Amino acid sequence: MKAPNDIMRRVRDEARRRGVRWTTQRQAIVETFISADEHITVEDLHHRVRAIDRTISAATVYRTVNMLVEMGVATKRHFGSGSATFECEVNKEHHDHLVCTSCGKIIEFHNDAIEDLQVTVAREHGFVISYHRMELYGSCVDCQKQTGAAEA
Amino acid sequence: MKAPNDIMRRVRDEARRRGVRWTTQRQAIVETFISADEHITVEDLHHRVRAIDRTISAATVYRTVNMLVEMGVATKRHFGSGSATFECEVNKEHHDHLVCTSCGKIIEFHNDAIEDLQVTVAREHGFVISYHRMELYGSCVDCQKQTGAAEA
DNA sequence: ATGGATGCAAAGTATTTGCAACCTG
DNA sequence: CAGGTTGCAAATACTTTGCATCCAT
Repeated sequence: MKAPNDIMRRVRDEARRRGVRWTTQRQAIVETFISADEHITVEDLHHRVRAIDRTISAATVYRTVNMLVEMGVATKRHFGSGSATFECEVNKEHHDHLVCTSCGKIIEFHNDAIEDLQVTVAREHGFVISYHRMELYGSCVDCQKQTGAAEA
Repeated sequence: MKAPNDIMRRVRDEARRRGVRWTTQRQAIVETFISADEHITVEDLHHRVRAIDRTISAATVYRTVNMLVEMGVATKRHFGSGSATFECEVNKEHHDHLVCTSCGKIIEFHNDAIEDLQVTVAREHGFVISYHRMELYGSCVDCQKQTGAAEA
């Protein structure tokens, strides 16, 4: 797990390398995004960023997270319906997701046995894997209780 | 692999059980949806359904696929950005995807060992899985050859 | 200086919903 | 017949984009 400052530097350098200007807005947005080590929507990120600079627009937040995805720093995901969520890929180990289809709760997990099998299966088909995406959808403990009691 | 008629019957019966009326629109939409054994968007499905009944609206297609998801007959997915895609879960065996990031080739596969582990991992977190999504991205045999020779 | 970046608002997509007419059970 | 269902259009929700202004380099 790298320190936030290292990540900021990496992002800024990469931006510079691409001839992208480092504005105060981008500083604030990227900073906030990195600190929020969880899945975050543009709306949420925008909300938090406004604590730093009240004038930053949602459009700029959208433009910035898209830039981060473009740069490989962030990943965009659609969990179920609603807004897309963005996650910083630099300050975290690889992980997959468990998503509760009732309350939307997201749990991250990692399982080496599965990862190994993925590589094996891929190899059987002649593939060399560079990355993967795995999401398990279902009902979390809390929602199981509620459903069990409330079902008609 | 069940025959389309069996699937239709199952869906119709389930609908009836839920007190849902079986209209000619639903017949046409579900029929078309089942025949299209692939991921399909509402727009695409609507387009195909209009071949049967020109007057069916997109709103009804949306309402119907949502009903199918609700009934557990279909699955809704977001591949990247754009429209959601729906897939019939009844007329196919479950499978996951291997996607070549160079040529876009998609190979379907199934691996029981992985599926078992997924259930196990989920259980460890108190989840009961209803479905999952797993996509392995990488390079297929053909593209591996080409990359080795053509890379700049 | 210069052209990329921003804020705003308007435009675009994707999907849902209110409503009166309509049809299934 | 009753009330669920439909088409239509308007409404939402989410995201992108045109443009004049602004600012990092």
